[in-house]
Amino acid sequence: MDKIKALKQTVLFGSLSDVALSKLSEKAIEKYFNIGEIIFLEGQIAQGMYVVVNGAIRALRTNVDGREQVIHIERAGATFAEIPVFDGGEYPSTVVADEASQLLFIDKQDIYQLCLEHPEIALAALKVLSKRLRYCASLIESLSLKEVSQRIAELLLEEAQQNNIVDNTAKLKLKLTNQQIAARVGTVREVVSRSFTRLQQDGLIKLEGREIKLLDIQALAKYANSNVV
Amino acid sequence: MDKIKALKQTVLFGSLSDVALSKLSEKAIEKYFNIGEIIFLEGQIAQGMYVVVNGAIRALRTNVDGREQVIHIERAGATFAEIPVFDGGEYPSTVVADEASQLLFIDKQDIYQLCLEHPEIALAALKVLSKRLRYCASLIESLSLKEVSQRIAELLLEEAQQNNIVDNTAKLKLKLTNQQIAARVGTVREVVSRSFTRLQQDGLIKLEGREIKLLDIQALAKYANSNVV
DNA sequence: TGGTGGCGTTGACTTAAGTCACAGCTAGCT
DNA sequence: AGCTAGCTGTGACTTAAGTCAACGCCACCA
Repeated sequence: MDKIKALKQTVLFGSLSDVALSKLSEKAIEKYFNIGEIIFLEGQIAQGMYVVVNGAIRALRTNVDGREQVIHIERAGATFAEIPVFDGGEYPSTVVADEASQLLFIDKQDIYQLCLEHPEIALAALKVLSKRLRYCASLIESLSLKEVSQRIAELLLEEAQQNNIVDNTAKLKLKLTNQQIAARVGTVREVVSRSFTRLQQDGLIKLEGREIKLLDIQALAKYANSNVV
Repeated sequence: MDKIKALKQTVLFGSLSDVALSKLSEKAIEKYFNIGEIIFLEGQIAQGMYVVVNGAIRALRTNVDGREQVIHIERAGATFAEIPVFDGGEYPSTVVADEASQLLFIDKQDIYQLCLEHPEIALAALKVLSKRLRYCASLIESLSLKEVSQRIAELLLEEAQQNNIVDNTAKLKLKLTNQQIAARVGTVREVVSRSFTRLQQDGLIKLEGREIKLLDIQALAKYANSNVV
């Protein structure tokens, strides 16, 4: 693993000089997790933060009967568990490897020190947390004010942005199971399945197994934001 | 208004020297809002951030039929609208005066500059955003995984912490209307009313108009976290 | 004094969401 | 080939949440 390269690709450390990067990389510990492995649990004492070198993780909360709500997902080039670095508290959410993942672990003392020496790191961290707060605020809005099929419409539009949108239309291959979608939009498997067929009945999408065509992106976006009758 | 004193009481600027504080206070613009007045709207171009000198504000999202979800509330000594300062984007939520309020407005350039000159400001900002993220993550969990009466139990426990808890029991006078509670826990007026009577039936609280006795804090906390039958 | 608006509560009803059970499909493995 | 595990989809049902309407209460004020 090329630690320096991995660190350089993050928003958090991208601005560091090569010297500072190689110093930091010596303090970064490589860790490997298989899919589904728990990286840490909500409420555990936090030693430091992580960089996703490869793969993906999801931060989540669960209730007593095991239902899960995903808070955010991070992929290669992202960081997570920054919060305890800055407020000294425990890990705020449980984090699980969403795919087999290579991570770097960095002690919180080292990061804090780095922020003092390089103020631009602190500013980059503020940017990262700001983005995450925007995402969380939108999630709150969706959970509270929108129906499940609207939230699924939002998710489809998000997925489509990463793929290619052609002429108000998109075709995407879902890598997510209905279970995973449910955990992200705050519902259960069966309701996801029914929401898909409903979106199809409304002429907004076309289902072909796990291939989904978004027939009218404009209309889908409107549907996601208006009050459903 | 004593601007310097107001700035000194915030987490964000509390660590600044008197000299730096007085310099900053000259750049801070006093603003006054009546209860219910809109301070800014979600999506507006952001010029800067605010300090709550007096009163209280609420940040919220609304849907098309006017239903409202409160994201966070800030009182005297707190700051809001920090996000656009650090990521350069628009205001993430609409903010309304929850009471008649005195605010200080500070241009985002000035804050950014200050962060470069005084790294401890950036670290304080990271602390503030971290706390808000923890709060938002909990709100997401509650909205997705808990029932309304559980969320109301949580709110009562929050309120009680600020007041006095005596011997596993607390007595509090609600300043919030059911409408306001609904906007915070993600439901509507009527459901709040019914949830209260349900909590009373379950022997967890005692209603006396707007005075509420929490009869068994332990049990109430357990109720808020377990799966309701 | 009478009117008005905001608030809380409650009943009757609708509906979105969730639960439970089952069947069919596919991929992977022995 | 046959088995299993995990996935999707769907019918039948329950229930939490939301909607609509009505009523009583209170504070405020003209």
